[in-house]
Amino acid sequence: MAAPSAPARTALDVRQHLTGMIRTALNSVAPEHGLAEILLERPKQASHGDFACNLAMQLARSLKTSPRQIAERLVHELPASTAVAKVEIAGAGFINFTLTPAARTAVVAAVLAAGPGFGRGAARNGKALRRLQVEFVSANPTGPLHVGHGRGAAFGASLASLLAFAGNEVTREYYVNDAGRQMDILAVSAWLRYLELFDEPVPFPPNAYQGGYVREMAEQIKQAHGDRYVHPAEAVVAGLPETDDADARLDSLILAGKDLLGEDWSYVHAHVLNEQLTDCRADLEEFGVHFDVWFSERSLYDTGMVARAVAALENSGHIYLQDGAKWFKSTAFGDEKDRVVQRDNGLYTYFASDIAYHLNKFERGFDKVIDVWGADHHGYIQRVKGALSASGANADRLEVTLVQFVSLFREGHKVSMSTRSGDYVTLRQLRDEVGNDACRFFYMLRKCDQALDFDLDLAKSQSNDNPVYYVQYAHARICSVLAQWDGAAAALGQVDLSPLQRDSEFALCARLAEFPELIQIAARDYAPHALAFYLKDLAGDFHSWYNAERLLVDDAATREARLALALATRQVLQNGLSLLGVSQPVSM
RNA sequence: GCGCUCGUAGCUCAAUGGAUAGAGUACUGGCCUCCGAAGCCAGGGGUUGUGGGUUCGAUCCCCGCCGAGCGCACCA
Repeated sequence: MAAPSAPARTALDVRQHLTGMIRTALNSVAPEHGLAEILLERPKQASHGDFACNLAMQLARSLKTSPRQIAERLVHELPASTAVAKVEIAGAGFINFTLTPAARTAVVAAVLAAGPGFGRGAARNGKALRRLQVEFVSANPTGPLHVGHGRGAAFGASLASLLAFAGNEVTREYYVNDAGRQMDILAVSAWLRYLELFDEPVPFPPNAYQGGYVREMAEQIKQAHGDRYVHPAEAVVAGLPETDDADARLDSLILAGKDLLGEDWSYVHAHVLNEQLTDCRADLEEFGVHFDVWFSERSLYDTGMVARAVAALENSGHIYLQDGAKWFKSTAFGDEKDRVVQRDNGLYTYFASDIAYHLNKFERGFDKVIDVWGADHHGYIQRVKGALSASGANADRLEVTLVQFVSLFREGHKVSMSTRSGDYVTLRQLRDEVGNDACRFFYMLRKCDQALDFDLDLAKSQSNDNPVYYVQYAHARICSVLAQWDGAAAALGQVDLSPLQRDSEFALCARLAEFPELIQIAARDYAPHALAFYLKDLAGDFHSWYNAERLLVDDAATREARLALALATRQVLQNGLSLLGVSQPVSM
């Protein structure tokens, strides 16, 4: 029971307080259900109070009593509370709690006291923080990032920030596919463009990388090393087999390049890899997306981890030989067919290095490993989890979040995109067109498992209508008002909040109080989009209040209480926007 | 064919199993001699693809059907 002079309660405290009261009543009304889960939800309608409990309806069946009757008995047994102004039974048997004005507005002081830490989850009752890893983007460094990667980047970065803010220790990781055939294809693509610069034209394969950036890299190599890597076109095509199989022809070209260039092949390979990786990293940093670890696939080979991972599977009897290749029996773990881990030519498949990679992640001791993948990889989940289980690991520690595709629309038509053909809109182009803030926020405006139609013309021509400006505008407005006030903002944390009496003020306070709960729910569900929607709602509540009431009124007590509410609103806007990587302009 | 993700207002999208399914946009009509009109207020708009089932209660959970996207490589 709170004393009249009790310190301000935070939102979570109120929830605990009410839960305790209901638990007391429950033990008195139905002690045999004393451990029943007590759920408190925030009603959508203001007339339903600040919190609603559905316990009476949950118990109706086993108690063989009507929900309303149970509710009446529960309410009768509720302990008194200075935080509760009214308890009502409504609808099918909801128990609705309305808080006192003081309890409703207390959140303002709580926000101002916690500042940037308001909403942050922390270890409670000695429960340790979870160590999490979020791996995202991980695009092949074979060309500029496109708008699909952008969605994965925005989602992964926001998710990681959210999980960290919710009280976890988070490592952000990018897996660099620097060891596969795709990199060889990029290297040979650049080399063929390079040869063209020296009038040694080899017909450019349709399945090589077509983008203009490949020509740029060829030009760079020419500037740096002149004709060092030039070989006659006839020599290049000399050994090529007569075949209609485009992939076979491309592989032969790669072999020809390796033969003719010898040691120099690795220079070309390293150059294009470094070039693309540097560009990718810069692109992401400009987008506000930071990684703690850039993990090299090749390092898994260099350290022998891939071989060890496959050998371990072999020793435990999960591998068999067929047609000269080593197959992992993934069907034993729910996959639809078995998968090759080592080809008949001795080369490991991407799957093999991915097994090693995930074992490595687990060895690093994360409580949970979260992979953010494009939706086209969903068929891949079973086999990776299967391989982890077969290796004796707990596959449940791996969580895969799929991000659906982004379809671009320009002038009403879907833009066909192909990485190989180089015909696609890059993330950089998108950022230049609509801005980083709008980009980050727009990507968060739908659930990740929902396909996203991105209308470029709309994003460009109506960028002012983007919801991000709506939220940022609320922030700028508050800054403007505070700048016109001649008092000290630091003192607002202690002001008397009782002048806050309008419905619009209580609504705004309730929204602020919801923030810590939203952080926990969004983190639990891996749903950073919920944060974007919350911020829109918060900005809306503020704009409504701002238009209804004047802040800089003559009465000092009212003025300071309202400014305190505005300041608290600004704080939560800052906390939320920064998690999404969106700036908080003072003016706009 | 099999599997995965989905199907909600004209359009773009929300909704920890809860009360009359909500926002934005578009449309209609109001609000600046007053702290930022990139704002606010009001209005029309829905058989939540469809048919069953579970539940006191289903947009949500289960099954069938229809439709969309993606996947079903010794590519990554």
